[in-house]
Amino acid sequence: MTDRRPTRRATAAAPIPPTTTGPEGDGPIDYGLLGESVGFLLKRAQMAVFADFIATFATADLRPAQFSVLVIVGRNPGLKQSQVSAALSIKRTNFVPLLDSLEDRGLVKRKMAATDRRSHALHLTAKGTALLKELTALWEQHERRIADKLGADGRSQLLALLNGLDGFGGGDGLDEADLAEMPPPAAKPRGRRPAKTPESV
Amino acid sequence: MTDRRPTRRATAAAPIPPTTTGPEGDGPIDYGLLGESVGFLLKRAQMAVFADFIATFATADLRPAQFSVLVIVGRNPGLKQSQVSAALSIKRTNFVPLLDSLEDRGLVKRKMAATDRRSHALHLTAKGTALLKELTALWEQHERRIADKLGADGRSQLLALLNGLDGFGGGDGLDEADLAEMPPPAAKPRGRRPAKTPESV
DNA sequence: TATTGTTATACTCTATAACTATA
DNA sequence: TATAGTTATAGAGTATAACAATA
Repeated sequence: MTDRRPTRRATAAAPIPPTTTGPEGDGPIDYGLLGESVGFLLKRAQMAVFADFIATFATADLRPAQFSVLVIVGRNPGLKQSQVSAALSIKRTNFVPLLDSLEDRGLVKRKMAATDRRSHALHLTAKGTALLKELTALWEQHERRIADKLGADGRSQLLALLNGLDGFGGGDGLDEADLAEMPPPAAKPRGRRPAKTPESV
Repeated sequence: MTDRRPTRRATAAAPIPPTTTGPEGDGPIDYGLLGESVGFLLKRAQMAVFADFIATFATADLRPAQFSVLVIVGRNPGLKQSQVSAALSIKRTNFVPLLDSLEDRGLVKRKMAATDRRSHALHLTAKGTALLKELTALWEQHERRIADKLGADGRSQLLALLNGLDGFGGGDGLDEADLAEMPPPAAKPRGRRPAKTPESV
């Protein structure tokens, strides 16, 4: 390949920077359009941030997905498994062992729902509530490191932009038809569904 | 195996007051601090964007990682496998079958490096070059949809912020010590390394 | 018949160890 | 000894199908 450079830019702006091109023999690597690929950079950023998260939460031996469950259940006690899994875009089938790990550690409890004997209402245990409070401190350290890297304003902008991408790419990997009650974290209208849509965390 | 709890209902309609912040609007489920967790939102956004990417590239039957390899090799012909895999934060061991898939399709060629008979110099074939040009059009469609969602300015801001996170969380999952020549797509200083650091795409 | 939780299973992605052939 | 590519394998993460109990 040589020089590909789209002349017309979609929906205005976004001038393609010099792409840091190197003399094509040695020197730095030219990332070409990857340098302005949202997906590519999102993946890298997500990996980097998760690495810091995992390192931060290593003392608690907790993965991001487990933390997410604790947060949702902590703030919405009594939700059914299917509601929590849908909220996190985790298939209910994959949610079972995830929840098991938390219940085995005595952090979450499955309780019989009085109205529907098929479902399990989820609650934090006292231990889970206590741990979640400590975890929140770890979470703040983690987010602070991000703010140190991006600046407080940069982090806020990033959060807003990421929320703006909610619903992009088609739904949230819900199982069958639980779309009903699952609004985005910050509220945004929904879009189309060009793809199959996988899970999230 | 559980006791009773007659209270809670499904359709949790009780939004607990927010803690740290509150772009809090309203809605059945309260996401609490997940709504301002960079990692959580990055993961969701990455999943959504990849879903659109995969749908867009379905006609070409190409995964994001495969596309990335084509772009890097296309703009940096002659690089060794280890250089390309390092540039993409893919372990050289996992890079082998990935490259195989591209070579089997006649898009990339492993060539003997004259100076070092251990290494393979990578080049696009004529077919690979032609395909990459078509793929670039697909890529533009994909990115345009993102710009439609975020606004052209929003997308540009996002790209800048994501580049600003480069190097966060500790390096880029390089194998041993190939750190040498692998600058970030848009240039930024490097940081510490609090964690192990996984692959990217 | 539809839904909730579950099991079993498979496929992708990522990670580690060890081998070979060169250097 | 060290490096480049490779193989084998293990572990997460994510996907679908099917079942029992309940609605």
